[in-house]
Amino acid sequence: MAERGRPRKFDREEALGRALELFWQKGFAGASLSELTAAMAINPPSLYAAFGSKEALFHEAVSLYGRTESPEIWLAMEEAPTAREAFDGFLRATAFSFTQPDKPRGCLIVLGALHADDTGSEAVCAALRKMRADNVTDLAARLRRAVDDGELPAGTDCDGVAAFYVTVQQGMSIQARDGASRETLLAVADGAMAAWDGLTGGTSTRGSTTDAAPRP
Amino acid sequence: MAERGRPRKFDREEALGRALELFWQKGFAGASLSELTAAMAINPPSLYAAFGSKEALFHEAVSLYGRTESPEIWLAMEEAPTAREAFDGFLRATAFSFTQPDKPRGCLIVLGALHADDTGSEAVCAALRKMRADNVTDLAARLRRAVDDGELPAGTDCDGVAAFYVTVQQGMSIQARDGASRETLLAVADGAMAAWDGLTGGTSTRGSTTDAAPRP
DNA sequence: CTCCTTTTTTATCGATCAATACATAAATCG
DNA sequence: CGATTTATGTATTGATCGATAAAAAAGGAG
Repeated sequence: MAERGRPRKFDREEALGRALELFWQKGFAGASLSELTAAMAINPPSLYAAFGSKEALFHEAVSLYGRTESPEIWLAMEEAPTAREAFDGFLRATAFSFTQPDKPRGCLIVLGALHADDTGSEAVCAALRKMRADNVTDLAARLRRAVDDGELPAGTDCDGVAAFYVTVQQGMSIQARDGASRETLLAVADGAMAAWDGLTGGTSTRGSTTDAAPRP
Repeated sequence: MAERGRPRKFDREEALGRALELFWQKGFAGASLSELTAAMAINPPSLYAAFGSKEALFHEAVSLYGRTESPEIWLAMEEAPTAREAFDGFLRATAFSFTQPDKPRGCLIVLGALHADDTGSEAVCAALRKMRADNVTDLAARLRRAVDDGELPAGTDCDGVAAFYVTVQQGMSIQARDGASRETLLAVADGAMAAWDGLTGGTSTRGSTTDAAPRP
């Protein structure tokens, strides 16, 4: 079956990439239609014909972000042999991803739509919030695997540890957006890993750190 | 000299408080003028006569936030005898402040204007960014004082440690906005403090950093 | 070629944005 | 009292928001 009708003049994926970059930089509500169409080099009717609506375009942009930017961050989480290396690689990859010279700073999932009531963006905000919640779930799952493997004690508070590391990563989005250097973010990652032994080592409830954890 | 002209019908401070709550909840760009005037129970001309502009109103709201919400968080940072207790109290007070039942979750300074290019909010965004940067400076200053006092080793990376703890606190704003419970944020604070020994000395300063954190 | 489908360009649409004109109301001053 | 000053309520302002209507343009199908 061949294509009927007038052929599209622009590259859909390239236009989506331009939209992603603008959404990444200015957020869902902050990126106006006129800015989007200018960045995508198309007219509004072409945008609506190809993507449906601003919200649908944003969802597609988030999906593209997940396919292009996220894997780099989550690679270590899946492939590292130990949970400690997984979390360390996760945070270090985050520091790199959030400070790419030619891309907006920080994470689209975190910065894209924080306020639930920006112009009709409840669904958008809820979608990103769910993705952030899924991230916590994924980190906790990796920790439970480490408990099953015997790497971590049975009493490890996997949810609490996951919440801590996700919080650090989300804070790194703010820091990156504020202009923090890659070195600063790597130092933050090191700081978070300095808590590893204290968090996962024992059955402690609070503040019972063992010894320092030098980086490999 | 007495007040001339028709007296103001509304309480300026109370109206400012309503504006603060709305800005806190929806951000600078997300809080529209019609929403603001509705929340403040006044008409637009009264708003402009009393505050000048939406941006000026926001700056006053931020100032009110700094006078009412910030001191609780920064009290421990000034009064705690040791840097460790100062940072622990700082994070624990943050966990409490970010999860007050009758107030918006998270921090206005962090969530109020993240994207520099929301509708003419460059100045607003820059002001908040500066306040966030000043927070890092304050934390680093407290650490340097601890180095001078001999509590921390001379080689302590005060800027790096300050960046780490500020990053955690900023991440807690995201977490709080996503619905994290007070207990979860306290667990995050505990996690951050688990890194203290490794970050601030690494070399066996455990005598000065044992259990010294009172429960509020 | 003439239909048919789809995209393109141009020019908007109504709604909402932040910000004001204007006339009236309520106080003090002389 | 009248004059002055300031705040209030109503009704808009021009600009911009997201989203379309309408007609011309560019292809395949018959």
